[in-house]
Amino acid sequence: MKKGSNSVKIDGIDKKILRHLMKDARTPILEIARSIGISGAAIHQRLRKLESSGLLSGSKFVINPRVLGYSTLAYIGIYLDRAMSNPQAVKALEKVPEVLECHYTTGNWSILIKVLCRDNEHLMQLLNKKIQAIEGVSRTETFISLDQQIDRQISL
Amino acid sequence: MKKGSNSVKIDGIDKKILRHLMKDARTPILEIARSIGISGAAIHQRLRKLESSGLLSGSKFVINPRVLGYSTLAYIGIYLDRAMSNPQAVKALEKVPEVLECHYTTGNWSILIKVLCRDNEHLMQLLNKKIQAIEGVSRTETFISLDQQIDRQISL
DNA sequence: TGTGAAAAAGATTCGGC
DNA sequence: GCCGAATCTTTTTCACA
Repeated sequence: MKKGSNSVKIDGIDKKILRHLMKDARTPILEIARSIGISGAAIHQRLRKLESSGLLSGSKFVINPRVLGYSTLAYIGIYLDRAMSNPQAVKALEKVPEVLECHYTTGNWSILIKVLCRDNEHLMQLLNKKIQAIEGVSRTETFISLDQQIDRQISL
Repeated sequence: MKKGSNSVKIDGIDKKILRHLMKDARTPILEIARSIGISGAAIHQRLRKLESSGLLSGSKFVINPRVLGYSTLAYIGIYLDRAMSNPQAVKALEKVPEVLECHYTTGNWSILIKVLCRDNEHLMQLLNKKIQAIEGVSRTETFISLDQQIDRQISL
């Protein structure tokens, strides 16, 4: 199977393995092996295959930003003057550490971004001094996440 | 330090360790140790402390949904009839596997959700048959992500 | 907090089925 | 595709600075 192919087939055992690792990337393979009744070597083989299929794009430690004093999460819809501004705007947004995601979107805005700030004050500074300062940005609409109830990956 | 405390201080070594693990949760501790010139035991100690501080909320395998045929990512703003509908609506959304995130937000909508579908057809079915069918949902606004240029965590 | 060394556990390879 | 055994690496613990 070529890397990045979009016709990967996974069976029930693959799903079980992945479900374990999606919850905790450091789950020992041997522990998974014991829990699903297969040898560690077999799981190792399957993981190698899943990896080369491009389905596994890596693993991440998840840190809780709240503990570092970052508790304001928001989405910002951005209107750009000209479509031409897009690539430059994205380049500028990449340099803003508070920006976690950036999407070109259909609909009202040119761009939708997700930002993480310490508090509302920080968010206001971010909007006024950094986002609005980007060339091409004409207007923004901000949606603060008061509470996030769901946060998960694709279900297998 | 209590679990979940919001006054955790981390030093440069902690940051180096976390930066490694945020990129790849399975990086061996000893490899990190070699790269930053400290013993593996010391890193182990620091990780235990960071964990009990609540800063580390786990680790995840990241899978590439595109390889499974899921290539349409969208945000949907949802208007609810009455504020009272919120908890029930969230409960209903939890049962919809396509919903990856769900936020109570300030602004126009009651709720903003992120969904992952195979294609636009699937997204349309999702909207018509599942989202609109939820009690309390009066109207929705959909923003399809044509391209995601930035996807990252808080920068340390 | 850190270290080095020892012990325990896990990852990886490989021949064989 | 899977297994088991052998080997190598990593994790974890602990006494000590």
